[in-house]
Amino acid sequence: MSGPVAIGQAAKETGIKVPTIRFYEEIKLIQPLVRTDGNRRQYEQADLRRLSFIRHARELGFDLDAIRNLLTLQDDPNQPCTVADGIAKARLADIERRIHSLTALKKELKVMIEGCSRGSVSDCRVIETLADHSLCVDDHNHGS
Amino acid sequence: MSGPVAIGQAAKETGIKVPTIRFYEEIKLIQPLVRTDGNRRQYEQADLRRLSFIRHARELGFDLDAIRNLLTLQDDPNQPCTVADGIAKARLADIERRIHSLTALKKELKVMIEGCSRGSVSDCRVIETLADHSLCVDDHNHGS
DNA sequence: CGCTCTCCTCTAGTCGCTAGAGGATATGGG
DNA sequence: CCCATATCCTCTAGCGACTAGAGGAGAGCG
Repeated sequence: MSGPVAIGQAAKETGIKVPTIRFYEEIKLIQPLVRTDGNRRQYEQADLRRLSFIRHARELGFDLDAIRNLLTLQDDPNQPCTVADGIAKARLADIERRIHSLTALKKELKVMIEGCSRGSVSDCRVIETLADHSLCVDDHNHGS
Repeated sequence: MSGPVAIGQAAKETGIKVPTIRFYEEIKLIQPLVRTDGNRRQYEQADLRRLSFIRHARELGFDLDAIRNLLTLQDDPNQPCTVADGIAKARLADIERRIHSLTALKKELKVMIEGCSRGSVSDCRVIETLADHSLCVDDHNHGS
């Protein structure tokens, strides 16, 4: 029932910061919108939904280009779903790659930290491991 | 035994790209170094080791600031190791947080993709899920 | 000598914002 | 009705960690 809201309220409702909303407008993720007499932006419910969509997609790690694609799809709901599906799948693959890589890093860091003698830097395993790649537990670069 | 090398060779040996090496010099991660008569940079073995250290630390996800700290420690090996240890531990915690978060994202994306009807966008679960946060499998934001 | 390759410096662009200056408008109380 | 404060406006510049490209100088080889 609530009518159009100002940018501050929109920020509150969507969890996107005010300057970020303006930035999204600037790069045309959201349409140039209606202003009040005093030149203030007004956000309708549909705009708020669009912003929430963007926020949620960002939280899932989609980049703005992917989001732009998804929004275009959403604007034209008779298009086939396969494009959205593809974007999401690419994202999933990327996330899986990253989890894999981070897990390897975690292992290496743990070994480093556990080997730390807490003496002086001269026999610190952390520094030493970083300095000499050949000490790595396993080489996460040959794995990708 | 090999003497000083040019930047291209240094790039090859350390796996850091030529412009990146120059960038590291600009931001003073590596010292202003000796040049040849023809104004070309020359890298000694010690420089190459420093660059490898940086690369390895970057691969482990340390930011340049953290690396700067670690390098300072390395330059002065009588300092206690606890600082390096702390930096590494903070990094580990960060990685664990990220793995956790990415795992939640992965779950959500999977549900989205599996629910995709492959029909038109109008009944695409991917779009729908993004549009309505309340459809999330679990809310990874309240978990942090 | 000419050819090519590598090197040099410099500027500008990437992504996704964030911060701040400097000014206009809106709202509520006295 | 006036003033204080809050919110808004536009604009420019900055962040991190590079990357790309222009335009020119030097190095090495046949």
